[in-house]
Amino acid sequence: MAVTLKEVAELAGVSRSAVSRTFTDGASVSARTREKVEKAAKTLGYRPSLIARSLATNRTKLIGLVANNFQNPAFLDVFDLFTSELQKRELRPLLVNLSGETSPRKIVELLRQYSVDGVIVATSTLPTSFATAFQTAGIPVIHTFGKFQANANVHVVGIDNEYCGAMAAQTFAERGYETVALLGGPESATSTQDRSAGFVQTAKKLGLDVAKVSYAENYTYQAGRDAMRQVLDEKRVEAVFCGDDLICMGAMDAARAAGQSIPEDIGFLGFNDIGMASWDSYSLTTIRQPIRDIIMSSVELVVGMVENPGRSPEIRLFPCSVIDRGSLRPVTDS
Amino acid sequence: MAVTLKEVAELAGVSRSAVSRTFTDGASVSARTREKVEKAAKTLGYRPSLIARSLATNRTKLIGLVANNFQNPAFLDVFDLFTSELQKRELRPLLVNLSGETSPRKIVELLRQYSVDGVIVATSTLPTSFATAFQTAGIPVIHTFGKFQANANVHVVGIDNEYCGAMAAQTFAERGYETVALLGGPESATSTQDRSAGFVQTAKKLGLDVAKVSYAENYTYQAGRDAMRQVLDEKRVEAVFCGDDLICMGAMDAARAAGQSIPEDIGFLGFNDIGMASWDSYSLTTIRQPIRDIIMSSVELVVGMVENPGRSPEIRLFPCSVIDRGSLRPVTDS
DNA sequence: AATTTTTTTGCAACCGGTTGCAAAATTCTC
DNA sequence: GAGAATTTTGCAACCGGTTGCAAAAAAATT
Repeated sequence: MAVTLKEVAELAGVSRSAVSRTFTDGASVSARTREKVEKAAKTLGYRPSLIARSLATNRTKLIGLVANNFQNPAFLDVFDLFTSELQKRELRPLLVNLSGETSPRKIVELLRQYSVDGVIVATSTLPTSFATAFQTAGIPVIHTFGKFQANANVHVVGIDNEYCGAMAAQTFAERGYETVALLGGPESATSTQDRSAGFVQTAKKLGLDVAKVSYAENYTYQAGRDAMRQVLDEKRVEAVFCGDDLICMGAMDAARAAGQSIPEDIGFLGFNDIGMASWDSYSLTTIRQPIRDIIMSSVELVVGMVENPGRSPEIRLFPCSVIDRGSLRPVTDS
Repeated sequence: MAVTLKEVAELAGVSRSAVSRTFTDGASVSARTREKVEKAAKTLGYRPSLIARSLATNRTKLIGLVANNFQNPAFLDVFDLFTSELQKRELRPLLVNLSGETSPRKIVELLRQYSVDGVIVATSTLPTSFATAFQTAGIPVIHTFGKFQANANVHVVGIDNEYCGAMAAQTFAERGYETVALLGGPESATSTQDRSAGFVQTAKKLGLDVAKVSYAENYTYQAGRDAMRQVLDEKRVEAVFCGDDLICMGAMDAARAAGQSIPEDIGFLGFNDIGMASWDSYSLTTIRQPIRDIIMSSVELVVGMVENPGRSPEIRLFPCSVIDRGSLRPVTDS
């Protein structure tokens, strides 16, 4: 079925190497040969087989994307950006769905078998060791949305979660809230831990009372709604910082269902700024995570690693910002 | 870096074929040899290279997923199901993001170069010719969410959009609505066209007045919100059938912003039943498209085609159902 | 125990490309 | 126009597996 190098070579009356060279950039072929080959290739409808090329060059142009959050709309952006960024560079995304919770070893094996050129582990819920496993196997890896550590041995692209937690506390303080609560994402996620730490610490420093700390079981509306019940038990809470917009929306609806109005009775601060945050029904004030920058940077970095494996681990953090909408009361002029 | 067949063979003291055979199921190896090989493989940490295998067998175990709707949450389910279904079968998803609107020829070439074993074109907005292009190139293809035609020459898995349109009209009639509107998805999408046709036709048959037909520019909240303005101009409209839940939510918010309450002043019927449809703020009555069934069936079918290419084109349609929530008034006892 | 049947094994060719190397062809110098 | 320098070309080995075929080994039959 498929046309091969050999057939083109025969038709063009040149050697196989000549054909190979016309299709490899940076190789030396005379204009005359190139022309002959291109003509032959065209009449035959030849396309080099990337599989064969991969075998010979030991490069597949495949980049793995490991994700475990296929419920959260924030990941639509991730998929969209990731795939289109790769396509621009003539690379292909190989998706791995971690939801079935497979072991790191297995996943590494899997991607190693496909000889992906590099991997982006896009999750904030896994320990760094997961990404490191690829490193150990000699596969260039970026831990996107990952936890950064000063003694990093793996590239991390994301945000400073602890600082973002602090931002949240600051935001509450500026608006004159005094008794607040934290409704985080899954407690095991490193991002949750860091944000909580930053939030609680700074809240204390600013003299806020963190009356309740509670965690949603996962990044869903329902989990947020459920977890909010506990927060509502603590009557004094004036504002809630949620670990994710989706969770936050669930929490808001729980509050409303309990007869509270937003932001008059209770305020909400979300995280991520997903598209829905700006919808009328929520009009959510939230901390925006620059997903676009993060993904573009991750792709750029993984490509860089493939080309230059010796590169030393880098941490790239992007600033988050508060997007002011209607779920918190306005800043008080103090 | 990577351990090869040859090294394992040497350590185990057998031929390369023997090693190959122990890792190919259905091949004949004695228990004794298998054992020796497995031991050697283990100590060396050997994994067969799928690239090399692909070259030899002409099978890559890669399945392409071509999509062009990376904004709609409905596609999160698609990605999730697609990837996990493939993983179960030891196949890998290769994602192609069509949003950059590339030509069919280019996409076909792209996937042909990677020698994907099969392709699932998951979009309702493209003409059938797109999927057919793969067929012509000899690549097994399924057009998921596609338009089915009696004289099909390509496999289609999805729903009967025309019938769904009719269901919508029926649903309105049952609830005693008399003057209704259609707020479809992009006009160029085949699914929109079919649903509109079914809706308008059946509405007429049932004696409903379709006072307004309008289309959103794309499958987004904002587009729905914008398009709803035109519908609101037509004061008499009692209920709106939307081509997509996301569009519908935008439309609902536009109606509310105009001071109408749902379902008292105006009713809404969505399409898809995405997770958000059940959220308190919308509580959307909608026509549920069984995405899970559709994707599982598509994967099954594409796998079947790979194994048995001669298979003749099949159309698989799944029933949709009305999920009754709070955005339409109740069924009238007539 | 000899013969026949069945199973296992290794050889060698092949999948479709790339690439180092030396020979051939071209271009440049004087 | 001869010789040196440079560019282009083809050969052949290689990437890491699979597989048809015939020989060898094991099992079954008598």
